[in-house]
Amino acid sequence: MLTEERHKYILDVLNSKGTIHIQEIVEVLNISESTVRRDLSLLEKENKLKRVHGGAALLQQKRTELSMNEKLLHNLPEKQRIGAYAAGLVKDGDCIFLDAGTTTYEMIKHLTAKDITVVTTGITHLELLSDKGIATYIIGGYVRSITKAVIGQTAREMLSKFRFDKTFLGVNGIHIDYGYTTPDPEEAAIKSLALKLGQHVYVLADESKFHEVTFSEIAPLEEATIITNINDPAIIKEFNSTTKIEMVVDK
Amino acid sequence: MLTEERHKYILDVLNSKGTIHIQEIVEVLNISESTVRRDLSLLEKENKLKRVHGGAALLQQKRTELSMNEKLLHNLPEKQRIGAYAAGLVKDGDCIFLDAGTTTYEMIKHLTAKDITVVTTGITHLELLSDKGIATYIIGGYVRSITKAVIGQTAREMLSKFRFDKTFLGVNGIHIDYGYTTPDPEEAAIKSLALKLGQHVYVLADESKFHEVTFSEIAPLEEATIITNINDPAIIKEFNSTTKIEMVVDK
DNA sequence: TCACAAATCAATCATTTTCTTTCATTTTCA
DNA sequence: TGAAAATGAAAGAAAATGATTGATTTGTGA
Repeated sequence: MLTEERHKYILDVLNSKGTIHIQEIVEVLNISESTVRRDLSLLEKENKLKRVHGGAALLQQKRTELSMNEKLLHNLPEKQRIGAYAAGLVKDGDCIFLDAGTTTYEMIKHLTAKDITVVTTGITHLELLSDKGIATYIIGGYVRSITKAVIGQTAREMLSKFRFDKTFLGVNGIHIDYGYTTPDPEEAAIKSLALKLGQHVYVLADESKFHEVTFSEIAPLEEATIITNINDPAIIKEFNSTTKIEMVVDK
Repeated sequence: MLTEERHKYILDVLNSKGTIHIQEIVEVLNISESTVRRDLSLLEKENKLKRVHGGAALLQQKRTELSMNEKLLHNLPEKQRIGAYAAGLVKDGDCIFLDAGTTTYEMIKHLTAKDITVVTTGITHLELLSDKGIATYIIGGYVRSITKAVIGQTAREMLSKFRFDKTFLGVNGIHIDYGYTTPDPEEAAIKSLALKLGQHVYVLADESKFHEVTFSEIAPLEEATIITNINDPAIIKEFNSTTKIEMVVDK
């Protein structure tokens, strides 16, 4: 049993259940408690999990989401740059999907294409969109209070009736193995659906999202183009091998 | 059973039900009362909940702030007074429809009933509603930029799947012969539909709306109860012959 | 309003479980 | 083969747990 395999098992269980017991690992992998403890210590040092008495848990950050307002303050200049770049991808007459979230919100301010139609699940986007005179459709459904996103079965049904020239998504995690992820399963389902309905799909992500994995999978990496401000050649190379990645030029 | 798992259970139940009993936790998780108490103390210290005698509750500042609807009624401007009065009609557990518009918006601030569900077409209402922790559904469809109301065929279809204990509408005209009217036919259609789906229907109207007629008919007078601050005996008598009219008392 | 019973609570302590550290053994790989 | 790394076992330390105590709060009925 390779160390890598053990680590993968531990992280897999964590990502699907949120917590893991030492005893469980000992029994399933048939290794000693000492080894498990060493593994957990190591993974903790790499910031992959948090050790707790009796086992381990996902990092707090990945389980609990920040509220919309808290998020907005985070990496704001980067988000604005990414938003502006993404807005430039929208052409006259396009019909686009705009995900809920702060980065896509920044996009709206920079939208200049004419005669575009925007479909969104982000209730914070609506006033700004319609004030700008953009033809706006809101997907109906339950309003999730933390993220101010519309979710639920009704929402998926309504969304599935649209087709988009371009889909713009926000995500919480981008990982070479686990793809795009977000904490809430319902939101992941919506994002995943919007992704399938878009001819071109873009994921907007500042650097804090890379190498992160959160609870719910949206799609594998290759199904979208990443738009980011990151300019670490190593990371770009790493992800470019699997998917397309467009950089916002840092001036 | 990991501490994290217990905490997750407690917070999950809290988020879905609002309160939790210690005994319930003891039985479900099969752990001692001591441990439960320790967990609750810890979570309270982390600001995740508030301990109450016998268990714990979600912490919500809103609970204490309001509840003084009555007092506020005196010195509020018209719309707020009407909104506050209407909010008082909403009882625990109600499922209500809230029309788009400024008067219905005022209602939200004064909503204090517990466990209510709100369905709305007013996109300006959404953030406030969900910030207050109210279960909120947005009707999907086209966002009309002037009134920030959701309209269209999709909206009517989605709306028609709901039933409401109470429907609260705003209108532009109230006339003894022409009934309730509003300028936009699409909005009229939505209002008319919401009216049919409500067990009790209330129209919120300040005095400027009386004797006015606008382009599109919503419904005849008798299909709703008017809530107004007007106190002209002549007008009250005139409309009372056809429908019910409730006055916000001016003290 | 009052008193009383029942329920809930905080504090304490013995017990159990888990953790860290250390060291001997096994495995890996040059 | 031999050094380095990984593993497992064990002992004492630390943490978590559950039971018990007496104090406090709550609800009930006079």
